[in-house]
Amino acid sequence: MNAAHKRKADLLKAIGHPIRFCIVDGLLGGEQNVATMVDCTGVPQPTVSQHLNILKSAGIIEGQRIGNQVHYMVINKEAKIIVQALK
Amino acid sequence: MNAAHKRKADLLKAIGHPIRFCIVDGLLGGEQNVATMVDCTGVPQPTVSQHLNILKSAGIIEGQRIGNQVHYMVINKEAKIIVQALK
DNA sequence: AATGAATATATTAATATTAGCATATACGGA
DNA sequence: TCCGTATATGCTAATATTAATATATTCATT
Repeated sequence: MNAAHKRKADLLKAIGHPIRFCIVDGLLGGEQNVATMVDCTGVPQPTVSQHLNILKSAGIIEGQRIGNQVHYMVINKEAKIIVQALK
Repeated sequence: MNAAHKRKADLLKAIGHPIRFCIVDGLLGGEQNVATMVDCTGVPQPTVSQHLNILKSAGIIEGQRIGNQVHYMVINKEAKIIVQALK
């Protein structure tokens, strides 16, 4: 089983969930903090946090703490391309 | 939960598996029949068939029987774009 | 130091995905 | 019609994902 295929499939899999797609899409649209994502996704905050973790582990996003909040951003170029291709 | 997000996420999820990514990638590269996919993926034929079914249900591929064989092709434009974006 | 807001972690039950095997079906040729 | 090749389907056990709840942490303000 091709390792490159696994890598790419894992990337798609990470974004391939409604909540996570919504998060990445929102981040590309300028949203930043978790509270906004909770509103936008309609799921409880800990659930959002879990999905943020999955995206972080996949190397798709990164968070920067600014005071009380954490500002997330998409750091993966391929992820950006994929989400934007689905506009 | 946004229905458009769910639709797009489902598409990504369908391709977001090593075997299925390999299949779609191979189809875009000119491969067609199941036997080739069995070789390329290294998994047993029934397993390939199951994944073909998942891709078919997701509206990504379509198969045409030609005599003894079935020729598959990618019929989803977004799927093409996504896989090609990951070249 | 106490409080409140923002976010993260742990745990767990429910559910979904996956892989493989056995078997079935479809078709072409003898 | 029987056989072999190509592909599909049914079933099941193992594993992974998901969502929710309870709780913990981090930081700013007072």
